[in-house]
Amino acid sequence: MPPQTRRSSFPEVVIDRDTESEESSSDDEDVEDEEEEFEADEEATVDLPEETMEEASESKKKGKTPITISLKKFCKVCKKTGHEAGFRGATYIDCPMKPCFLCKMPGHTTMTCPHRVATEYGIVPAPRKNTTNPLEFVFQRQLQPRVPPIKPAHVIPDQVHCAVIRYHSRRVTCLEFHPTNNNILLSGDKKGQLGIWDFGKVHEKTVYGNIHNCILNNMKFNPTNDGSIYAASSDGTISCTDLETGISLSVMNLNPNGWEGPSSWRMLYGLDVNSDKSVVLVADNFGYLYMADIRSNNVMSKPTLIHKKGTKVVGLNCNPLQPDLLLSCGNDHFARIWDMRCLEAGSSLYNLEHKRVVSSAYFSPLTGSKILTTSLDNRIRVWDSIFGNLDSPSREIVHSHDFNRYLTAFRAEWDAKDSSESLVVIGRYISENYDGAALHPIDFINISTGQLVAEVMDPNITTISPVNKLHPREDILASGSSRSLFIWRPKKLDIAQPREEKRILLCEEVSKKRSKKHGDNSDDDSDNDVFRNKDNGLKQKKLPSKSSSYGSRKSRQL
DNA sequence: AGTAAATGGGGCC
DNA sequence: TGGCCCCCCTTTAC
Repeated sequence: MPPQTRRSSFPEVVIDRDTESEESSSDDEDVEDEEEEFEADEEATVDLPEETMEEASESKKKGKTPITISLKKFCKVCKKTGHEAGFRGATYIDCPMKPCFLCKMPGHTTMTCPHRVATEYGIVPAPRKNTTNPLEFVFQRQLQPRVPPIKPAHVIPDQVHCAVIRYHSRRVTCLEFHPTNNNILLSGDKKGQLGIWDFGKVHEKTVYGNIHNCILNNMKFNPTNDGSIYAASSDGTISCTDLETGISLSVMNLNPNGWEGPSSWRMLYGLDVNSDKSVVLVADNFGYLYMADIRSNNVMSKPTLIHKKGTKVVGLNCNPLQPDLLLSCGNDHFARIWDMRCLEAGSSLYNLEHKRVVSSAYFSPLTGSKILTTSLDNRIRVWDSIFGNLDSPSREIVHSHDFNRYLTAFRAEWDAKDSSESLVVIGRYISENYDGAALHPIDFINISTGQLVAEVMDPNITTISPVNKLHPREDILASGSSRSLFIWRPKKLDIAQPREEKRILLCEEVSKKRSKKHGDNSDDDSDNDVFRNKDNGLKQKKLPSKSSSYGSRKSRQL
């Protein structure tokens, strides 16, 4: 089964040409000699077997000195022959020449990576490095495991309850549940649009398209008025939008003079609201923090450099219990803890070092005493106590979320309903073969042990789900995958479903396209596109978009 | 169905 | 520091 077995089947090709020195233009020295002949020009004469004929058909003319090459297939990753990386069916075969794609260590591939078999592999379950007190040691070691968790077991929302397919016109970038209305989900996208979806009445959805004109990076409800929401965008503005009217107030604009080139265009990424201090905090792509007063919506003070100058600050988070504590993270590979009473460049209380970009950093939602970060080095890190030793994380959990491009960054998020502050949700980048389909699950991880508690997926969702949010009060997961939104609920609870045909909505644009294609003139036949759900689980019926992406993935295999 | 493009981070000079 | 090139499991439109 290893790729090497394919070696024998590579077609042999003979190419004629006058001299080899003439155009072997020195650039690729690491390429093996055989592959170089791929560049064979029209001078060459070739004897080709079967399927490679077209490549050389035009070159069968002038008789020149024949050289023999083999048109070996080569690995698209390392460009060497003898193996091939890529999908084989629904399973991805790694390039053996590279370090493990998952844990980044050399010597094995993702397929045999111990972290793939068990997420808790190599995780220290109860680090003792923070204390030298023997009493505490005894407590932690012997008594604490016997203290029953207040919440008996994690309830996992593992079944798609309803969805809006292709709701946004660009990929979803952030999600937020309404603080008081349990059925309202807000979503932001790459175009800057703000979606408001009442998933209780599935079909009730709105998209406000004129608030921002590029990527909506983060949003947070106004603590003094849950009918309005603050959002930070790469257009350099913070908006405060009334959800009823869609009327938006621009609280801050960092590019008042418009576009003056990329070196001056400021983009806003991290955003949080500190209700105790009544401020909205935002951070930009040059390392600066800004604040605005919620009551007056006026910009306060001057910006503070909180990360390496010129680097993006992608996340801000206020401590839920200690209003003076602020956590930031960004592209300078650090998460930093700040005291808001003395905010100035270089005055951070702690700097939590990472190997790569830190996509998110959050205080635990109830006690605020733990910190959870997601970094592009494929590790989730946990600091068990902000009052303890912050020199190194308590645990590093290997998890696949280092993405190439074109996706919203993955962020591990807490379950605010879990009183033990140990359950976390995060989407997975690499796929797993589930019944012959390559699916990207959403992982629930116990960060106390590193254990994978659950991986949820649906055969209809073939795209990656980087954006996930757990409901603050109910056992509901909202996920954003590409342009679509999904609401997940626990299978066991057997909650009354919305009317079947209303469960999965398809956006107009797509249903129109389909009607045209099928020569269908009825406009509101979107029920035809609804995934029918008999008994449990969605059926395998696929949307055109889905099946095409699925097909293209398949076609990529060799 | 096959392909190009969008576009972010990292490393190197 | 800035420009350039590379890059491993994408998604979408044409």
